[in-house]
Amino acid sequence: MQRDTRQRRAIRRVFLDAGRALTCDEVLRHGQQIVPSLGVATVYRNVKMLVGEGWLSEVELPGGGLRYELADRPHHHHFLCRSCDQAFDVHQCPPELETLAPDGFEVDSHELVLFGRCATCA
Amino acid sequence: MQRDTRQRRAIRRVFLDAGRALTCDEVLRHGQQIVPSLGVATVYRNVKMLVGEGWLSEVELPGGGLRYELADRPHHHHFLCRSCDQAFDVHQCPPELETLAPDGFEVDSHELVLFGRCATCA
DNA sequence: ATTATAATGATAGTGCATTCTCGCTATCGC
DNA sequence: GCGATAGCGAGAATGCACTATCATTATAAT
Repeated sequence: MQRDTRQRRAIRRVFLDAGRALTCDEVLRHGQQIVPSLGVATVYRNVKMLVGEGWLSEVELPGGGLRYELADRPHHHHFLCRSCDQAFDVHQCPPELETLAPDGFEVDSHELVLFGRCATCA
Repeated sequence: MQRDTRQRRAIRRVFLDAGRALTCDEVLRHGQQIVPSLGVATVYRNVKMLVGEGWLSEVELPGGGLRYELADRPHHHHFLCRSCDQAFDVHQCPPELETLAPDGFEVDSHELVLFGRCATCA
């Protein structure tokens, strides 16, 4: 059966505290503040497992590298800071985006990404 | 000085005919219809050169892999087909997107991507 | 046509994110 | 506490997009 390890608790804690989408590398660095010995393999293994359980969901933003966020958050978009490369949530969503597609195209979802400098970097 | 080779002409032709953003791999496959011996290295070399000249511009969409498109096109967004993985242009753009960012965040550009099935795949 | 050389393309190499291996460790049911 | 084993983590291995190498070929100035 599944065990409740220190490293798995640390990884969950990192997501709960961050409140934004994280790369595996960010999870690793933040997780090592809690469990210093935490290794990459463990992060990848657990993140994948948490996605499988539906606790996390994958986010693909431009710029390569998957990010992960808590799956229970309501629909939102992202702001990507060009300076620190962190992703932040944007809670509004422009209406009627589906109508922008050309005729005959079926839209099933969308992703809006704002680029710029976050409050800390600006 | 720069020479006007068959392969460079073919690559330019591919972009002019496609009318949408292309990956290097798509450029390779379409270019080989014109110059069968065309190789990967030549595609990457020339695409990079055309970006440098300002004839092409880079587009980063979710899903990894840079795409390239003619640089002289007016502001637009993209539709990414989940079935054939091709990118198509979307010419409208929702207004006032900058105002969606949290306070203190400076937005300098944005990218909107619609996902679904294109007219051919639907 | 000759010639200097820019460009090509097959292939080897690089860089990087992610995954696998496997001996060791920590968790938990008993 | 004990024992079975899920899980860990260092490092090797993989996959893939992209780049460098270099002998050969094509272009264009003369």
